[in-house]
Amino acid sequence: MHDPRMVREQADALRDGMRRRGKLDALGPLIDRAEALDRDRRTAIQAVEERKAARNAASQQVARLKKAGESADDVVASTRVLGEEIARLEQELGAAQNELDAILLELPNLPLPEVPEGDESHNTVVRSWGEPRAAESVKPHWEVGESLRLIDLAAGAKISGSGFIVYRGMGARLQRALMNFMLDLHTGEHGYDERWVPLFVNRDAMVGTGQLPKFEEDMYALRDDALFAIPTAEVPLTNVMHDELIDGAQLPIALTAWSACFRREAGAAGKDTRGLLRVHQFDKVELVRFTAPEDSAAQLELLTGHAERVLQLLGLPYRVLLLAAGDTGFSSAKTYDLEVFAPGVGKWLEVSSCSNFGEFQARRANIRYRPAKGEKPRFVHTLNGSALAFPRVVAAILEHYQQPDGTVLVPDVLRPLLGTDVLR
RNA sequence: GGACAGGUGGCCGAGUGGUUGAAGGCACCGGUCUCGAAAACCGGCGUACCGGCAACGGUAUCGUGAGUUCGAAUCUCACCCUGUCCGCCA
Repeated sequence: MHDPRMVREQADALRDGMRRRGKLDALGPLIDRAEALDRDRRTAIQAVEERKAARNAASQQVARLKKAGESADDVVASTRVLGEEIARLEQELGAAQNELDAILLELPNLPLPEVPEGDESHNTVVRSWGEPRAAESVKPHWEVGESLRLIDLAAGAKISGSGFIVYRGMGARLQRALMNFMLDLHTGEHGYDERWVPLFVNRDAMVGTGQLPKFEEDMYALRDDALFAIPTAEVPLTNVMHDELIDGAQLPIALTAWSACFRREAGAAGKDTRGLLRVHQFDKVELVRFTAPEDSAAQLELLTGHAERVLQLLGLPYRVLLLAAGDTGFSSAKTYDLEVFAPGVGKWLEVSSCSNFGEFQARRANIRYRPAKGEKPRFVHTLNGSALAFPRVVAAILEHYQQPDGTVLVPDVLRPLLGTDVLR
């Protein structure tokens, strides 16, 4: 969410941000409406508060009169009228305020200046690591995965539906291995504090990180409780600080957690859906950082490096993309995607998305810090990144490390955890 | 799920209808004292919004939301959360 004052003082900056995202046509009218609502709202506030001040004064007069043993009937009668006016004006004010709040929750974050304008065709590769393997004669991961009995797509479809995976044998153990490898790396070498979080969260948490209200149809919701299945551990991990006032000396705060992630992928049917490429439930290790505003730019580079380190240790070739404004997520001000090369499907697969949210989430979730004793609280900046999402990493391993005989070499760092050098 | 007891400022904690934004304490900031520090003493110290160049004024805020009332931290209702006991259960 933006500072509500932006509507009044920097509406053009808002419009420019929407334009750079390619959303001005859709969102420009909302900004116009917000400007009008802000004016209405302030007029109503003044009218209401004027009457409330009068009522408060009258009430005190009643108190004095009664204490003195005199009649207060005249004052009481006149104040009753004020009360009715206040009720009416407050209703008007509430309506304007609610509509304005709803608009503010629907406006995406402003991209940082260095973010390229335009849609995803303007994403830029900022660096790459490793040599992509030639695609010829490498089988796609779903073929190897099935033939080595690592994944069972049919079983997943039978018990839940397409897009739900059953891992079996070493495939199942690989999930545990990835979880331990990534969490140990981030807690042991990168200084993250580990959490184990709820997989279902309330509406407040989902609004806090920006999934709601705009993307409700993408979320799984429970029928009988006001809870949503998390699409990423970003939600619980960021919201552990919801409504907190952090001592500035504690920043930056770095948290990590494994979680299952649930995505309805409504409207994505048929697009990259084979095998492990796009599924409704998957596992992921997430990194979240809370920082002072002046540090967030550097912290994004640091966090992205932590995610890259996972791929480097796994020996998987990847590239880093700076997303263009139009491809940058709703809450994010700047995002790097990490894409790993999967020679079997011949594609770069997104395995991580590392973002700086500025104060956008902190404002929604009310996460503040006190820079120093005696100073006023400010909103923190939040950042997060996957490090990493499992299914596409598995896909890349099954393809990149595939041998001519159909077996798959295990990356060195996973061998102790899997208890084998080769998947056969 | 049931029965009780609670949710007050950064923290602890008083306060059951009328100058209560809210006693007191801790923490914090400034000062006196001191060579310096501690202690002691004096003073200050929430947040948000509206108006104002500012000084400042106003409004709101005692879990959340409704309600009663001229007036609510205080009364009523609903909901959320916490604690204790009981029940159930992996």
